[in-house]
Amino acid sequence: MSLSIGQLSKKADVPIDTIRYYEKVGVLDRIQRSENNYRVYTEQTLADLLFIKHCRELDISLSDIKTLKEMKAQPKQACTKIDNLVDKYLNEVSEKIERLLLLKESLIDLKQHCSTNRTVDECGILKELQSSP
Amino acid sequence: MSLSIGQLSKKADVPIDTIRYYEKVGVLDRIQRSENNYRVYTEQTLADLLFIKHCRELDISLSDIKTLKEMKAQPKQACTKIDNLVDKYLNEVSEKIERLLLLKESLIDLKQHCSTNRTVDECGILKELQSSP
DNA sequence: TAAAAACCCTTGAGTAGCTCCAGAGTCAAG
DNA sequence: CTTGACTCTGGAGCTACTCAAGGGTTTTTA
Repeated sequence: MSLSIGQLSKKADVPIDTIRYYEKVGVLDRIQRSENNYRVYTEQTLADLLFIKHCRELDISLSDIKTLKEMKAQPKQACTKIDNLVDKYLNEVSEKIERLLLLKESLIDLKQHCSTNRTVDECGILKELQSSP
Repeated sequence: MSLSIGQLSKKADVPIDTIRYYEKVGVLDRIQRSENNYRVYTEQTLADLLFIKHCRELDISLSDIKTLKEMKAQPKQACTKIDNLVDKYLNEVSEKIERLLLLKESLIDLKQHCSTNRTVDECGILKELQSSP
C-alpha cells in the first residue's frame, strides 16, 4: 500500500505543506520518489507522522521529537531519559499555566478600570498601562 | 533632558536592540538624531516605551499596541474599543489556560506509563505517543 | 597625546513552526 | 484536447525579538 502526499495528508489530518516541512527539517525521513518525482509513502510513514502529530499536540518541540526518534532507534537504552524529557515538559507547562493565571488576573484588573460611555482620554485602562504594573 | 539609547535602555530596562526594533516596526516613533547620527530621546519616549513594555508584559501584540496608540491620538473616541481589546486578550488567555491544563493532564498520564529501569523498547511513553491521543 | 574601552550606527541573518505563493510539471476525466 | 486536480521546488512571510559583522565616535585611562 503506497500513499501520495495528499492521501497521507488526509489520513493523518496534517497539511501537505507541514509534511514537506517535516521532511525538510529532518524530523520525517526522506522517502522514495516515484518516476515523476512524487513522494511515495507507506503505512510506516503514516505511523511516524501520527507519532509526530501526537507529540506536537503535547507541544513537544521538533528537535525533542528527533531526540525521541533517536532513542527509539536504540532500544537498549534506559527509559529514564524519556521520562526526564516528559518531566521537562511537565515543568514548562506548569510554569506557563502559572504565568497565564497571573496575566489573567492583571487583565481582569485592567478591565475594572474601564467603564463604558467614556471617551479615550478618560480611559482608566490606558492610564493603568501608562503607569507601572 | 535628553537620553542616549543606552540610557533609555537602562531606565526602561528594555534591551537596546529591542528599542531599535520597536522604532523599525513603527510602534515607537522615529525621533531626532544628533549630529553624529545618534538617537536622542526625551522623557516622553521613556513614557512611551514603558507603555509598550507594560503592554508586552500582558502579551498584547505589537500591532494591537499600535492600535492602542492610535486610539490615544483620538481622545474623543469611545472607550469601548479598548475594552473590547482587553476582552479579546482575556478570552485568549483563558483558552490558553484551558488548553495547557488539558496538556498537563496528558503529560501526567504519559508519565504514569513509564517505570524506570526499563529499556526503550518497553517504554510505555513511546507506545502511548505512537497510538491515538 | 595616544591608545583602549565604551558607546553608537546599519544591515542582515537566525530563531520556531509553520503557511502561502508563484511558476511549472503531471495525470485522470469528460 | 482541454480542464481541473494533483504534485513539485524555491523562496517569502509571519512574531518579536536577538545576535553578529563591520565600521564610526566619544570618553576614559595610561
